[in-house]
Amino acid sequence: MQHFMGITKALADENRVRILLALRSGELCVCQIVELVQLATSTVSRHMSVLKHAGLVEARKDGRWMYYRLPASGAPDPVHRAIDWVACMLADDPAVQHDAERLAAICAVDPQRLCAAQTNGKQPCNVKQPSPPEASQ
Amino acid sequence: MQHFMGITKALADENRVRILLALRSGELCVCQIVELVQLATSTVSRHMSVLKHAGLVEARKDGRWMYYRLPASGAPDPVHRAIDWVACMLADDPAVQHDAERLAAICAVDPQRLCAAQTNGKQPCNVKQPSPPEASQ
DNA sequence: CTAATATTTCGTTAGTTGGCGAACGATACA
DNA sequence: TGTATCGTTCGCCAACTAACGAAATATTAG
Repeated sequence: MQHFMGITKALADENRVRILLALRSGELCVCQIVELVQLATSTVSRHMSVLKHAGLVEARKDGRWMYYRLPASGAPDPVHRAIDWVACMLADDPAVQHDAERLAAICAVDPQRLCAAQTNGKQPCNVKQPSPPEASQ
Repeated sequence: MQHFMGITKALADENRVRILLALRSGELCVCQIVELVQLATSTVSRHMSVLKHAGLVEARKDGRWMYYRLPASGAPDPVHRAIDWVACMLADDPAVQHDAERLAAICAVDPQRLCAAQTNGKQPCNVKQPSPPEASQ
């Protein structure tokens, strides 16, 4: 039950759900996730910690970069069922689709330039900012 | 997305999950739910309000009694998928099984006596109190 | 109509959560 | 060895949440 509640609590935040779904297309480093959800790096780091604790994501460190991904197929079944459930529930959600489009643009940019843009000034790189508040029903 | 977050937030509380699963065996009135989760009536009422808002339960009023039940098969599919997911995830959970046993005892008592016992003194009726903190790992 | 009863709503309180920036830790590069 | 860079941890604050008891609401019983 404790494990299950960890999963539901992790899923009870919209930004964490968006991040989880974004990871379906492959692993992402923190600066890419920051770019997607437009939150402070420290906030994203905390969100990733919650997701990791719930077993909903795995982490891999490569040099200075930390990459997060959905758990491999060897992970416990409840976790996979949870992720499948979320993906299924939000399959047609406009906000999620919008994120997917933005994510494609983000992944097209060199992560190093992304991070630099985030720490230095604002957005000197060519990733479009989030559109007007998408009506997500 | 808003609807989905309503569901996940509703599921992010252990007592609400317990109540939801208890309703699988049929509709319950508030005093029976109070007996199961051992919370104040007002607290249970608020929990039911959250579950109802998320569409996870339906309500039926009969005289002074309010009965809650899982949504009928005509309800939106996401809701049914959510309930099925929870039930599946916690199928073997010892705490849930323990609740099921206690629920059987509760349903064997006239609800009127339950309510009376709750408002008047403590427990002059023959429903056993919850056992020692069950390890639910 | 009045009293009793089942539930909801309100007001308060303690604890949790999400957000940020600053400080810190770890790693690569000069 | 020192410095820049990517990420995490810490400290703080505002907002939210679960819990309770008291008061309000609705309905039945006398």
